[in-house]
Amino acid sequence: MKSKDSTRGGAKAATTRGNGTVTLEMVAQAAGVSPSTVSRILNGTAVVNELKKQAVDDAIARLGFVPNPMARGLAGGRTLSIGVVTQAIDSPFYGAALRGIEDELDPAGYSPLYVSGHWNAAAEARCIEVLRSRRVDGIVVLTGRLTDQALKTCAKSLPVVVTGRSLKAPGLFSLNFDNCEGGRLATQHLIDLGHRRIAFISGDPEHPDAAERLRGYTLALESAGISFDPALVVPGEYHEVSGLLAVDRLIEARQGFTAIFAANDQMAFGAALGLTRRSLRVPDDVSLVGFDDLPTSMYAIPPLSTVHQPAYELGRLAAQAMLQLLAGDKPIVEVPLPRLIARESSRRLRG
Amino acid sequence: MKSKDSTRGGAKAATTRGNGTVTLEMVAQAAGVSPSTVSRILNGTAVVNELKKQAVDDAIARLGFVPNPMARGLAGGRTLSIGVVTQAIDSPFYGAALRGIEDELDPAGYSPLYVSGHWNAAAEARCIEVLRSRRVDGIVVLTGRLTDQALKTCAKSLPVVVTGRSLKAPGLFSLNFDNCEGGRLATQHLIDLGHRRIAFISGDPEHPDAAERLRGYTLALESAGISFDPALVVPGEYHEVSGLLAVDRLIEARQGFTAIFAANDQMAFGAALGLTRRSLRVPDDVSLVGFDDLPTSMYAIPPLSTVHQPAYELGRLAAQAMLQLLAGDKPIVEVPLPRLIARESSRRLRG
DNA sequence: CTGAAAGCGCTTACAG
DNA sequence: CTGAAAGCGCTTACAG
Repeated sequence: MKSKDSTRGGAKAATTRGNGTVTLEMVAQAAGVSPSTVSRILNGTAVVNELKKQAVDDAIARLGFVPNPMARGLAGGRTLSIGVVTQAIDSPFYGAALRGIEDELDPAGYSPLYVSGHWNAAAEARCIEVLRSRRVDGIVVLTGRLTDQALKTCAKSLPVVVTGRSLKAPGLFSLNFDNCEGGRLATQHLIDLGHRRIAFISGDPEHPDAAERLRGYTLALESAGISFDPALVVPGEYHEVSGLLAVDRLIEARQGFTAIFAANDQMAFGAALGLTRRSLRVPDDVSLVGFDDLPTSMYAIPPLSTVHQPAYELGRLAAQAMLQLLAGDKPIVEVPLPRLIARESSRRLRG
Repeated sequence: MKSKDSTRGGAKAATTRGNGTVTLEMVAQAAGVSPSTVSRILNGTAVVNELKKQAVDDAIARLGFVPNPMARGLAGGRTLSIGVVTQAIDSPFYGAALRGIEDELDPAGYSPLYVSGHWNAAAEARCIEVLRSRRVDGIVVLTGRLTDQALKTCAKSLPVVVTGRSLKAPGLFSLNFDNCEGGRLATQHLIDLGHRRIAFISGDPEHPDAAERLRGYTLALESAGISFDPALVVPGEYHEVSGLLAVDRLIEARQGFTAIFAANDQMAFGAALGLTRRSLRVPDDVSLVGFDDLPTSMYAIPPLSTVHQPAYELGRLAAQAMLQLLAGDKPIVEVPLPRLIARESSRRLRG
């Protein structure tokens, strides 16, 4: 009796569901209560008699009942899943952030759904569509190139948390790392070491965080009374090869420089290789500072001086903010301040 | 008329769903057909009259209908999502594989659901549970420490694709990169360069792929008539710090060696730093070869010689195999052969 | 080829 | 505090 083995879907390949499936209804029956009661206990939606609760908990354990998230989603209007728009799931930087999100969401019963925007506004817009069609309960956007307006619009129908910019709107929470201060710190470090001709390999200035790092660079220069030389600023795209190319340009343009600040570690790695290729030693001939502090940066040769960006922590905080938004609270999270990690790629300018 | 604004779920925070939702039923009505027909067109489940199809397609476009995956899942017994058990979502190696999976699954309408096992059998078992409770249609396991038995059991109720081992079972497909051959290639490369005292920094030998790489190492040695010296094999754990420590051990044990083969690139990076710290130059004093060919390895200083492992491609293939399994077909995929990428960290032993 | 109907497994007003 | 009932938006045998 009670054969739950539906005949349909049988041909649907190895996707055997059937048999083993324990439903809430079965639990209710086993515990001698109504499905409603089981549901209420499951969700803590109402106070129920302690004895019944006991019986239900027993039945759940005994039968090994696991609620079906799809049924839950359909009936309850939520999926317990959070969309995460990331730029590249295989980026060394974002990887840590994703882990942070995962670690924070998991205990709350939510699952992340990752989609990659590939640093492309159109692709990101498509990501949002995919996530909406999957009916996620909220969306976390890690930096990216979506316009502020697009995010605000999205936030009208769904809670949104975005990192890498400062934005206020209903249903929207933004969480900004102080990239400007980070850029200032890195540059100041080099200035403190006696450098005055400091090249800057920038990220795409269209990107808020890249622009901010550049601003930090100019700020530090300014406060040290060093005049800004546009010839020392070379554009890059946050990849190793950008750093390599930038060094070539810098050297070929015969710009004298004794130090380089690269707007991220990956470009710093490329720059280090470029310098080596030109027989310039780091840090003996040129000091080098990066930004991000990737897990691998401490193992670079030489270990890279950089600005630590707490990617994992930022992921956790973003997820935390999302959970608060979902709970109807106004998120309060404190983003760690940037700090400089001086390692071996930077040294005092020799007189 | 037709107010779809359900009163329930209203207090559920910003999770506004309501209003905008276009349902299949609305499409059917707009097109003047039954919901069944719309469904059939959507799924290509049966041949329908061309005119009706036209009308339905129109209605879908006009209303901007997007099927609700949860309803679909509940009714159809599948979720169109594939669980992916990865070891660390932020690993440089697995990141590329995940992207491959994503790229392959996406056009087929499936979404990946990532969970991290952290190189821990118990955690991986939990991952499987999470995925089952989410009712994924299939599970892709990237390497990992689950026992063969556990995988086979899992495959009884769900199609499973696993990388990093060779295993045959109903509902299970395995996809193995030839780690042994890769290990042999790396070692042979060093032998060809004249090295005979070749140290090996291994991964955890409990792990099939690590064990295979070691086997490749011994094979190459053997065929070159070099006797295997256990003192030259140091255990590592696939992380940079393992490589660093291994070099320390090797040097302190006063094992003469002119080359090192590290079982993965991350350990090779650590080893390179360790050597540098001891004032040993790569490749002038010690040749170094890694395994994996991470995206960053070509930018290491010096650029790392290594065995290329097509992580992205492997991800795609695994996903492809899963799609075939889901379609009820026997997967046929061809795994690329390992190939050696000789860069600048290895050189001929000087007479 | 195509409808009407039942059902997937839950949740939630609605009445007690 | 707790049931009975309706409904979430689809899919799929079952009959035409």
